Amino acid sequence: MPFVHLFERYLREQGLPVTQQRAAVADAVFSAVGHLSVDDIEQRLRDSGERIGKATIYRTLDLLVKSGLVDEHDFGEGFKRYEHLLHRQPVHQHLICLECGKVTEFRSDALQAIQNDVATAYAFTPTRHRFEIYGLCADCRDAGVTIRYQGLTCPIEKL
Amino acid sequence: MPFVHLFERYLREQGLPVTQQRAAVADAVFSAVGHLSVDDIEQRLRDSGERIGKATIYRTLDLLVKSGLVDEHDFGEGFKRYEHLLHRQPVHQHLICLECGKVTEFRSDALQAIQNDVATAYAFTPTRHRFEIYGLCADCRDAGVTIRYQGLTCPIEKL
DNA sequence: CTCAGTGCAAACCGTTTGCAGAACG
DNA sequence: CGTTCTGCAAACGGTTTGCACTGAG
Repeated sequence: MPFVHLFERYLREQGLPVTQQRAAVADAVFSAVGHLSVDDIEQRLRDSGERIGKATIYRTLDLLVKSGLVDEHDFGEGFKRYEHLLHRQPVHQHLICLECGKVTEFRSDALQAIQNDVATAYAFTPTRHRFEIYGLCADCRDAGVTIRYQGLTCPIEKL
Repeated sequence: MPFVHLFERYLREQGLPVTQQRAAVADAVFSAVGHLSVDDIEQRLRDSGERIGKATIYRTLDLLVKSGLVDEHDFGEGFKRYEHLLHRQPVHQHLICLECGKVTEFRSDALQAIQNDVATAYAFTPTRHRFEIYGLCADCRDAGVTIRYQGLTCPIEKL
């Protein structure tokens, strides 16, 4: 688990104690792939015999996010997900299936250019962006799932 | 307030009663500009002498979103914001200031093209996308605010 | 009249916090 | 040894829900 050392280095840089729990949480996140909920992380810790309180998991995740090693995501599920940034492209975006919740990553260099253009136009100093596409993944579509529009038959009309 | 009629039409199309409260909530949303929190909406209703329970506001907002007349946003503030889709371009994106919370809208036709390209590549059926740029608005930057990186000095190194 | 909507308050649920005891450095 | 962390449980805050009552059609 060499990645945990990066987090330990961060803690030392900040003058914070490196505790057993912090290392365990970091290991649980770094040794997994994908977008983990806090419950996922708690489960992984429990499976490896660690018994760590939820509060400590939350507190450690804050540190992991601050360190820049982990990204926090909110896909509108009512809770957050965490994804470590090692072993992957530094910038990527997400396809989110509204049916099964599967998250697929993709890269688009054009987005960075758009961010820069827009930021220049609005005198905005960008620190990060997010681009998410919601819809139906291939599996769900093949399974016959469809998303029907349930809104007005014609939104703009007869003001 | 002609826009409320669109919502009333939606309700009738769905066989749902058009109540005084639903019309009042719709009016409060349609007569405002920008991205309203539920508290904002409640305040607007109170200012016009309406006394409507929060539960009804939430329930009516669900209907407004389903009708397609209102968009729900989550800018990571811990609560949702609502924006009506009348009097504006149908598709737009947001610049969000991390300092003052101000939201600026912009349009980028290139995004639609990216969505289509990515969706084709992954056999994904897109229904909507969101592109948000977070950073510092011109006002906050001019006021001398800066956002300093507090993470690892060098994230990827010495595995 | 009947069925759905409303208001209130309680429940919910992910997350945060206060505090006494345990660990790091 | 002092300072910070941990675990527990209680608090928090936005949102949802149950239920008796009101109102729309």
